[in-house]
This record gives sequence, structure tokens and C-alpha cells, in this order.
Amino acid sequence: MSKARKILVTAALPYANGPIHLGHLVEYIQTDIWVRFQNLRGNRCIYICADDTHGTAIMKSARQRGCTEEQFVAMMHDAHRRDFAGFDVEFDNYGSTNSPENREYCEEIWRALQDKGLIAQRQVVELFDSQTGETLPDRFVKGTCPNPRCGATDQYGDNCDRCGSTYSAIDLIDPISTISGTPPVKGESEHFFVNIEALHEFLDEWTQSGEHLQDEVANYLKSHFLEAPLRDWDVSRPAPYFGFEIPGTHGRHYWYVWFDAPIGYMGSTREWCKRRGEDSDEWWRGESTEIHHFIGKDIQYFHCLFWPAMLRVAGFNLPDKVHIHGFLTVNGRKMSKRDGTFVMAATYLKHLDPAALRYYYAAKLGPRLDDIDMNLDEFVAKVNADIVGKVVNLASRTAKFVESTGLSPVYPDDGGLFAQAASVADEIAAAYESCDYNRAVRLVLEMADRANPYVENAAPWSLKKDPGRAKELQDVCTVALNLFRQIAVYLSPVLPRLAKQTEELLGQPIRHWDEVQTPLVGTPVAPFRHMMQRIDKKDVQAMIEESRESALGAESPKPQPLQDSDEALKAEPLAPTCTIDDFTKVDLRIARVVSAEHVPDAEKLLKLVLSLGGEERRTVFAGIKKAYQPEQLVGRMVVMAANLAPRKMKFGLSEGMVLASGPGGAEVFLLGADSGAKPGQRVH
RNA sequence: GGGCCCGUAGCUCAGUGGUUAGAGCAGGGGACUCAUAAUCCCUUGGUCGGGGGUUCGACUCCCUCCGGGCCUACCA
Repeated sequence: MSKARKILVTAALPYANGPIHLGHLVEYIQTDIWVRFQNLRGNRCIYICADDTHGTAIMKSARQRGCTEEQFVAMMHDAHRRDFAGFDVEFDNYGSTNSPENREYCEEIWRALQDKGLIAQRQVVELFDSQTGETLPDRFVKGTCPNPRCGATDQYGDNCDRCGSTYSAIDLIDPISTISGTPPVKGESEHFFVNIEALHEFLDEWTQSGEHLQDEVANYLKSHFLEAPLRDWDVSRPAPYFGFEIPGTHGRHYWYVWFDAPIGYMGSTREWCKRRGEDSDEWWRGESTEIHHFIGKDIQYFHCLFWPAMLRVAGFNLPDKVHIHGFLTVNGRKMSKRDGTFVMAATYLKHLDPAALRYYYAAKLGPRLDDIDMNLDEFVAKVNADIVGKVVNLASRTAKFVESTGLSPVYPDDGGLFAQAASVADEIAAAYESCDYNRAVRLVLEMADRANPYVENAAPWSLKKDPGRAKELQDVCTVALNLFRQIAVYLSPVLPRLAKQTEELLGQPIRHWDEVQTPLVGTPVAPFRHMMQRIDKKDVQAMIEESRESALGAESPKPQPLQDSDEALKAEPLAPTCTIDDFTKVDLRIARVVSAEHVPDAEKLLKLVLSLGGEERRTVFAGIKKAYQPEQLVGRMVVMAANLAPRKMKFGLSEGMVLASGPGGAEVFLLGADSGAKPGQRVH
């Protein structure tokens, strides 16, 4: 046998601003199958992934939830892990881009780029949210299409979905920030760029070598990017931004989320290595390591241009292959919330067996970038017919005849069936290796199509009636169960649970691909237990219904142009003018809520402990109980009046006041601070 | 407008120069009753999108037209 390969595999890092859905799972299941296949072949293969946690969208989501970005991404991290585990997607490490390991790698790569003189600085005109000061990506601005012949309202800042014209968000008429609902302000700020053109020749060679990319990907890159000089890549965003600060910029600049996201593959590898006492350089600089990325076609250029360039400059291993897949459609159409076909992983798991989806995706996935369609009727029919009707049925119809005797001591004559199935091993392996899973599955199913007629002809149920033919009965079942086991081995990357159940039934572990070459003989057979339920169409329907409902419930109101009522001002008219000196007497400080708890017997009060940074702590009783749950508050930044004279209250001493607006009761709104503010900073 | 892919039985697809084009599902008929109304046998069904060309020979190669999908449209 050839030497074991050492393979590092990644799937794209899911963005931490939403739950995993069936579209995501195409990739994670595709990758999981590949990793399991490699390990079954005796290679050393690790599956590395992480949450992609930075950027404007995360800041917005966190704010909507009233928590810090860190809390928000921690919550998503748990949810993602749960979803993946539910589908038997097993990562060796599932990290986060917001980790110290990732920061180390970002800084290392950044230094390399700087040392090679590939970083430039330039002013960029862009839009900012007038309330939060955040940069607004085009997609976060909506307004009226600037095309004079169109004028459609409520369009995103990158293009118009009515007339199809493209433009910059700056050109939109009556633009509105989707973050605060206010008009954005135009501003100029300094950005850092990578001179990627310096790597043009290298990228030409690397992408066109035919070794690393699918042909259509190489063509796409060549015609769209490589035939002209590559533009500088904008890799920074001005503060405030949730991400890593660029060293030496004094908190003014952060790396753009797409700079640190792919580096997250390395950061996550290092997390894993630390846990295992390994050196991550073994994986990212070692000569004998292969690196394989699995991604969707939407993020090709990041992974096939910028990423190899960065790795190259910093002296890391380049990917051996970037495997790119298409998108998922359901019943021939884009997944749609309205149709109920935008199904979350967690929703699927409430109604259906994860193995069914794994099998169906495997049966659909090929080595190319075509979208794959999940036809729900076909899904039901295929899983029921193939797995339950043909494969599991083999065991289900024979196992109990040999429950008391076990398998025959010598493998009987089976007309060459076992040998034939064993001889296809290389062909199936090649199909898995090249991600041609539908071919692999087809080849395996042919075996089941030969095995069932064998059982039919041998008729063990008839043999059973004649005690004189007990040996024959045992032989027939020995053949059937060995044919079944071969199938279970071949499909074990796709259906790990079925492989486990087969191990339990036959009392022998499935550890290696080559187990298909040797029949089991003379071993006991455990009582048969159902291995997989048939899919009931009603369950699919219920899943669709639930997806439709939850989508309706979650429909977020569109930001309205501001038409504020004068109610609040009338209710509480402006106070008399004060001087700046009056104002500065009040020392307002940013503080972080370190704990929050209910006060027994108090109607309105929550007891908060606030940190002003370092060891400074203040206990404050705040009348916000009807508006906030304590757990919502922990970790949040608030503004406090810090030099207010302490006041003795019924429940203890209150050493300040947190600032909030609203008439009271449940209508209380705490003041927060934009990302980047630090506890202890004075508010001026 | 450009790039890529696809168009084979009702449906999903296999088949890349060589016997009368295949499979699964669905349809029809039958068998069995071990098995999760699973299984097995037989069977209906295709001018391989249209046209032209290369070839002794094309679903398979070339050209062209028609139809569909994805990407892209001087943004990444």
C-alpha cells in the first residue's frame, strides 16, 4: 500500500450572523464525506472549520439583540456546532476567527506583506452611518435607483433589481442606512490595500496549471481577472469595526472581514494543534502535507486569487486543491422563505433523519460546479427505495435466520458476488477522491441490485422450513450479510451511523476501506434492529410548513424613513439652558455590565455591577427590571453617571446611575456605545 | 453582450467513435411472503433538442440554430 497521506481539509467558514440551513449543509456534508473517506483509506486527514465572526453585519445583529458582538458570536457558535453535530458533520476543530491564534496568523501574514512592500494606503470615499459611525457596505444602504429611466425605490446600494443597472451606493437617491434608518453621511477615510498585481505571474501559473482547480474555475479566473492587471485589494475598514485592529494604527483601522476569514483556517488549525501538542507549521509549512479547501462558487476569487497570494507571500503551503460546488435549489427553484423551502438545519432535524439528507446529497453531488436540486418527492423516493428498500433490507431479511448460529465458518460459494463487489473498490475510491459521489453511490447501489435477487433465488425462508438444510440456510445468510457489509463499508463515509449499526450487528468494527476484500466468517450475529426508518411524506410536508411559518414570523420590518412624532418632546419639554461647566460637572463614563441580577422584592430594580476598567467596580440599582432580563445585560456597554453621590436604598448602596431614555416601565431604553468604546472612557 | 454547463424513455440520470442506446423511479402484468406495503421476474416506453459536416461507422468529434441553467457585465 502507498504511504499514508497527511491531509488538511477545510470547509468555508460559515458567517456567524445566522443559523445553518440546508444550503450550507451541501458543503459541510460533502466535505465530511471526503474526510471520512480519506481516513477510512488509512490516510491522516483532519477537518478544520470555524465561525467567521467579524464585520458590519455582526455588529448590526449584536446590536439588535442588545448584546456585545462577542456574546452574539458565542451564541451562534454554539448553535452552529449543534446543527453540524446533528448531521454527523464531525470537525476535528471548530474554532472562531475571533481567536488569539487567528490574530497571530493575521499579524504574521500582514508583516510579510509589509516586508515585501505590498501594502499601500489611500483615501477612499464611502458612506457611514450617521448614528453609529460605522462604514456602510453597499448592501447596507437602500434608496432609489439613480437610473433616470427606472427610479425604483427601496433598492440596495450595489444594483437595482428592477432595471438591473449597477452603481455605487453613493449614487443612490434618498439613501437610507439599514442600520439606523437615517440618511448615511459621505466621508473620506484612509484604507490599506494589498498590491495583488505583484503576484500576477504567480497566480497565472498557479490557477492555470490544471492541478489545483476545476477547469471551469480556471477559465473563469482567467477571463474575468487574470487577463487584465489585478486591482489592489482593499483589506481594511475604519473604526468602529468588529474585527482585529491593524497593528500600529492606534485603533483607527481594522482588517476587513475577508482578510482574516481564510486565515481562520490556520488559526483554527493552531487551536487544534495546541490541544494535541502538535506544531501547526507541520500542517501549513510541512512539505508532506496536502491542503484541500471546499467552498461554494460564490467565493471563488477570494480562495483562488487573494488567498494563494497571501500564503505565497508569507511562505506558507498553498492549497493542493480547491474543490468548488454549486448552490442548492429546492424543487427546481431558489430556496425561498415564502415557499417554506428555506429550511434551517434545526428544523430539518425536528422532522427527518440526517442520514437521509446525507445520502441524498451524496447521490446528487458531482465533481463540478452545477447547482444541485433537492426535489422533495425524489428525495423521499430515493432514500426509501435505495437505502431502506434495497440496502438495509438485505440485512433485515436475513440476519434473524443466523441470530442463533452466527456466520458460516467458511465463506461459501456465492457465484462470485463478493469478489465482484470487492473488485470495484478502486473505482469507487477514485469516484470519492474526485468528489464524484453520485458515481460512487451508483456503483454501490448496483451491488445491492445484484444481492437482492441472490437472496430471492436462494429463498432462505424456504430453507428454514427444512431442518436438513440448516447449513445451506446459514451459508445463504452469510453471503447476504457479507454483501451487505461491503455496501455498508463503501457507504460509511456517507452513512456513518449505518456503518456503526453494521458493526453492532456483526460484531466487527469497520476501520478500513480494505475490509471489503475479506468476508467475515464464523462470527456471531446480534439480534437485528431497524437501521433506518422510511421517510414519510407527511414529515417532509410538516418541515416545509414549519419553515414557512417561522419565516413569516421572522419577517423584519423594513427601516422606515424617519417620521418621528413630537410626543416625547411634548411630554417632557426641554430644560433651561445650562453652561458647559454645568455639563462637565457630571462625569459620564462608559462601563461594562459585569453582572446583573434580580433584586428580591423589588418591583422595578435590577442590581448591576459595572466595570470602569481595571479593578474599578460600581454597584448600581437601576429601575429597568420591566424592560430588561439580567442575562441580556451582562457584557453590554452602558453609559453611567459615575460621580453621582452614592445613595442608600432599601436594598443597598447605589453608586451611580445608568443612562436610559423612555417614559418608564417596560419602555426603558439603555444608552449604549459604539463598538470600540472601552470601559472607563469619559463621555464628552 | 461575454464565459461555462446542460438538452438521452413520463421523471432523475448513466453512456465521449464500434454489436439491435442503458439503469433507477413511475406505469402495466405476474411471483413471493424472509423483510420497514420492503423484494424478485416479465413488460410498455426513446427518430439520444433541430439541421449540416467529418468518418467505413456518431448519442459520442466539428459547425450552426433552438431551448434551459449558472456566472458575469468593465464591482470585488
